[in-house]
Amino acid sequence: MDTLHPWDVTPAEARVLQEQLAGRVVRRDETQGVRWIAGADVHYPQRGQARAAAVLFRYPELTLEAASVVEEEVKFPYLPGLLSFREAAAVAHALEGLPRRPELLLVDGQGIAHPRRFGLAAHLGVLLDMPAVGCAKSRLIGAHEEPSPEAGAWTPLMDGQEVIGAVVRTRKGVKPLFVSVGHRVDLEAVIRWVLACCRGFRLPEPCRWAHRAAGGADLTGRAADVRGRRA
DNA sequence: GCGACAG
DNA sequence: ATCTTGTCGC
Repeated sequence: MDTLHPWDVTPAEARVLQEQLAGRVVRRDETQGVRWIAGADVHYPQRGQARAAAVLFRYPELTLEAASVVEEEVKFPYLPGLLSFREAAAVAHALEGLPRRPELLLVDGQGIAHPRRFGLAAHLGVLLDMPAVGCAKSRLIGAHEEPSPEAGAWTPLMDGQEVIGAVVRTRKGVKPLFVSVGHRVDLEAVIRWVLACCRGFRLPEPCRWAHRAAGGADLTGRAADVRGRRA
């Protein structure tokens, strides 16, 4: 994973890498029979420091199995369109701390709904060769109609005539999520997975818990495997 | 030049 | 993302 490309790059070099790597994104669904889903998110305790969290869920039970958190220094600044060069490495490291390799990854950020079709979820998917879904709380690029208020409603996210994602209402009356293909999934599956992982909250469970863990919450004791060992 | 802009 | 309490609405 550390050999896909260098990380110590300039913004201009990063954009070139995105244009090249975007060609490796697989937009076909390869998520049949998935039973292990991971969620990932990054928090910044202070400037220059990132805390990345990865959580592992069993599907379809949607029970928390394990969590992994890493803290490391970050040098690359936040620049719209270049988020992955700031967060991807830390997320990958957090994922390495899980007891088993996930079969699907839900990422807090865009997949191909990106200027060069290579957002954070696409980058992580290609980097780890893992099916990935982009699950962002707001829009980076694209035009769209407002989906109807009921849970499950969605409208396509368009960049000109190209469909780059979907705007999905995961819960009645709340602000919709901007989802898109990360890697080895198609848009239909992306929408299905996101909705299937929601349990009454706006964010899918893996994203919600990854967010909590990255924020510093201690998930020890909430994980199913830990409870099982104690029993 | 001006406005937009994942986290 | 972060700085930050109470408050309005279902």
